[in-house]
Amino acid sequence: MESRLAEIMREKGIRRTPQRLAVWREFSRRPGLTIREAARRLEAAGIGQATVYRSVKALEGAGLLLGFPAPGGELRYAAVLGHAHLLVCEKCGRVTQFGECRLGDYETEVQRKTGYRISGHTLVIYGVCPHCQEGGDSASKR
Amino acid sequence: MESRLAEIMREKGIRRTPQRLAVWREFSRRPGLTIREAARRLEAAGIGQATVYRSVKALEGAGLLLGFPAPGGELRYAAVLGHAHLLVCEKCGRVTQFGECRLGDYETEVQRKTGYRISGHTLVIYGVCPHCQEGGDSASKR
DNA sequence: ATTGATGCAAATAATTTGCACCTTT
DNA sequence: AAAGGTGCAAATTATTTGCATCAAT
Repeated sequence: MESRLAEIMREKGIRRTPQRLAVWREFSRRPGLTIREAARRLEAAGIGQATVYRSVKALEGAGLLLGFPAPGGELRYAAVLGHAHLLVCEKCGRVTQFGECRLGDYETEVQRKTGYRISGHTLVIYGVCPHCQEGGDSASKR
Repeated sequence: MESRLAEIMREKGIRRTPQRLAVWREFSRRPGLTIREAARRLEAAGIGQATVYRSVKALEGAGLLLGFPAPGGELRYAAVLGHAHLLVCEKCGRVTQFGECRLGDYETEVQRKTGYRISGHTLVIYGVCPHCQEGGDSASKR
């Protein structure tokens, strides 16, 4: 899995530095962080915030990080290793990803109808996770 | 169409001020602006930037504005009047929306499989518009 | 070796806030 | 009237940049 990460970085021609790996892992362990939240955490590991900002752009460009508008209105990110759809809980912010994508036909249709050369899509599903449905909003905000 | 806007604002219980209407219209006329870009434009109309920021939150909460991560990495918005999917050109930034949504079944399935109570989704399709495919990238950035 | 990445601190830019004063409902 | 908005300017936060140094290819 980490090997796949290395592989993608090589393919995309972006350098595989320990800082970038750390940034990716942070968003992998805690999907749904904002850049600054991640930066604050990684500071403890001696990684400068400028590096975090630059790393996020590089990783996003390589398709290794996926940004999505969170319910609060901020842009949050999740680490991915290829195309993925996200499921985010509106109560606790938990982010789950699932790989299966049934949008191929739809994309083709849109391409045909609009004349656009489609390159990809982002699908984010919002809802309330099982945990937050029960005891109220126990697992409150991040 | 503007009547539907008024209707939704009433339903959601948010006040229908001229500033909010102006903000919505700005994002309607120029879908794909960032908040600050819209704020700069609306300043000319005598609307304070704080108001623009606050209006965007209110309108987004009411489902009248849809945020999406633009290719550059910033959060951009488009005015909507209900559920919609967006098609955005990676070259010129043009944003088109289409209403038809075939994701109902998929949502149901996700709900069944994951136990989440699904409330909605955001689908953004990225590609290159017909215009930008031709002459290169004539209609460059915004 | 070369080219690209990092850290730091400073510079910019974006976003939020407090508050007095208006508007919607 | 009451409850919410608005504008302004100030305060706060976030993001970017320049540059010397270091690391990956």
